[in-house]
Amino acid sequence: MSVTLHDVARAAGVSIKTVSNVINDYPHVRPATRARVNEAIGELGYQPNLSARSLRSGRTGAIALALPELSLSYFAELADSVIRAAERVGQVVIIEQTGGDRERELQLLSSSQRKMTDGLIFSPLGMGMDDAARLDVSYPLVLLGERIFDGPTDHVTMRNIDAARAATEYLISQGRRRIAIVGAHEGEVVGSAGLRLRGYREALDAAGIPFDEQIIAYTTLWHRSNGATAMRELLSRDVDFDAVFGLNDTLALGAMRVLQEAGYRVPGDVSVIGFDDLDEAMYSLPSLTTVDPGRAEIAEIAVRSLMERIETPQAVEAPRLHLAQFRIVERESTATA
Amino acid sequence: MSVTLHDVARAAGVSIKTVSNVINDYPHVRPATRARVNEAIGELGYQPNLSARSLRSGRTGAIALALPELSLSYFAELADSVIRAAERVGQVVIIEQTGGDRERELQLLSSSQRKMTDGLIFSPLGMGMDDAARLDVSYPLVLLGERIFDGPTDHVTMRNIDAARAATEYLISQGRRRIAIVGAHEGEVVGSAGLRLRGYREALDAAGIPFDEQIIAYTTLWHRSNGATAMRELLSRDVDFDAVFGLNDTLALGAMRVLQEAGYRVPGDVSVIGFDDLDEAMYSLPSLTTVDPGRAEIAEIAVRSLMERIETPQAVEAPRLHLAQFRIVERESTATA
DNA sequence: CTGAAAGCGCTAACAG
DNA sequence: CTGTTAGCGCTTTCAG
Repeated sequence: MSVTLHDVARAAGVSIKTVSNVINDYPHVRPATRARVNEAIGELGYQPNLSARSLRSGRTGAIALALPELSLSYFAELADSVIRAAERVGQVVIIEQTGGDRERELQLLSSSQRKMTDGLIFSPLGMGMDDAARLDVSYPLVLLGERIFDGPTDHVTMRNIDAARAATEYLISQGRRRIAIVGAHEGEVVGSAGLRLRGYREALDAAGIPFDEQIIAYTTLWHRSNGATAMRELLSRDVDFDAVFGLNDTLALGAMRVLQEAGYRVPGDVSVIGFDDLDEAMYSLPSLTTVDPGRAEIAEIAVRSLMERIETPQAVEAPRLHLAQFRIVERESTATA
Repeated sequence: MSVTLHDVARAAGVSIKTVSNVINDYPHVRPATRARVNEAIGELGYQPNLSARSLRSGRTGAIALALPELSLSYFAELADSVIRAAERVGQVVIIEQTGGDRERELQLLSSSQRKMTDGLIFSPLGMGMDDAARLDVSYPLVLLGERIFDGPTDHVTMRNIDAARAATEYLISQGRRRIAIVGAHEGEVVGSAGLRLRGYREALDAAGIPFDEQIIAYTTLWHRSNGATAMRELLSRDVDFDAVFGLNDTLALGAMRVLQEAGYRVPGDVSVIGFDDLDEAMYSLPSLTTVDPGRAEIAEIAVRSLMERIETPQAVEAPRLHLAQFRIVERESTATA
């Protein structure tokens, strides 16, 4: 049915090896021969059979990206960046959604689907430090996120503590002293929530501002509705605060909404900062000051690291950790009058 | 290196055919043999080589989804739904971003990447009716969206006209008569903008309300900022309106923000409706009334149609068109006091 | 019910 | 510079 190397070879009057050489840009082919082969390829509309090539070469040309779910904007934007980065190095991306479920994440690590790709970029949410050993797999793997540190693989992520400290310092520099937190996770140490809370505390300590449990609002999930609920709870506690640090943008956006509904002016009465620099942070009312955690850089480095491991698997270099550059993006929600 | 059928066969003391039979759930295998083989598989940690299987079977187990970009929430949520639907039928999904660029879309249709997948679900944005013939490809293809109709392939999309008419009728039923449009496209006939505008006009006609070009705002793109800009322009025209129909949610959200900044109350002074039922529509201030275009159904049917074409390519059935069920989702932005 | 053997389309030694 | 040939690991007739 489909046209093969043999067909092209026959049409061009050469052997299949020569056709193969032309296709793979093998240098030592006479220009005239090359031209003849290319013509035959064009005429017959030959396209290499990628499965055969994979079987032979052991490379598929695809990498997998596993993440919780695309309908969470952060991950959609991450996927966008990863696909772009992969495209630059000639790889396609298979996306697998885990729903942040630990069992599914664990399964996925040893699923036979792995055989379909050259490597995996993995952003777990359900797994924790105790599962680190499970990352010691036999294929190229790059870890994303803050669920597991010091694991057996390359790890690319953001400077959560530093960035959260910077965000808090930024609010303090604007004269805010009572900075509420939305989205903390009870007792968490690593994980985005734990790390960002730690950065917050560091900034408080450095400024000599006491930490007040009363203005910390906990949520399990980080959707906009959780931010809204957390803020309602905060308001019902009847405590004082003059700023809110949403541990991510959607939380901040949800909290900001409730704040405004309750009659507070943002940033007049309360200034608000988020974390992630989602597209939508730019268009909220008021637009949201936030932390750009370096998503594009994370994607770029993750793909590059993975490709290095794919291309030179023998290089048993120690696991590498890369922390992307962050920056505060100032917008209206923290503007000073 | 990796363990193959031969290794398993040797370990279990059977031939590779028997192992293959076990793996593929071929019925006529003696239970004892089956057990022995399964044990060997478990011990050796055998995983089938998917490339070899693909080469042999002609099926890859992957489908491609081509869309403009994941950072547009509508497409992220569509991708989410498609991945879930594909998973249910045992397929993985490769996502390709076109940026809505016609050239890239055209290229992608004949790229050798197609060989890596069993079929393509394609949501073009740059291509138009004139390019319909280009969809006549030799592999299973399902078209999404409203750029091309009556093309040579199966097509799954939403009831744009009906849904837009329903949205408009809904506003009219609440007593609104001066319904502004945000996001129209100059001279467009098909395409989401063209079709939704047509539904709007039909509702107006049916209600005997004159169409007024003065309250139609055009934009090229459909980002939130375009909705904001369009609304500013509308306000600067100094015309009267008591409702806004954003041709999608992000436009509506952007317009709603400007409206509120300008001191209008939503829905008090102006009620606002969107289209798409994005997650974020649920959490805006006020929450946004919108049209759920049946995204989950679209994904489900698209995958199912594609699989049918993949599994029975000989069935040269005529191209099918499926229009998903829509519904109005009532929220605060159109609440009547 | 199970085994032997052919071959999917390609790449890479190895010859020439 | 180009041709021959041997598999990559699997599925699948076809025998037994």
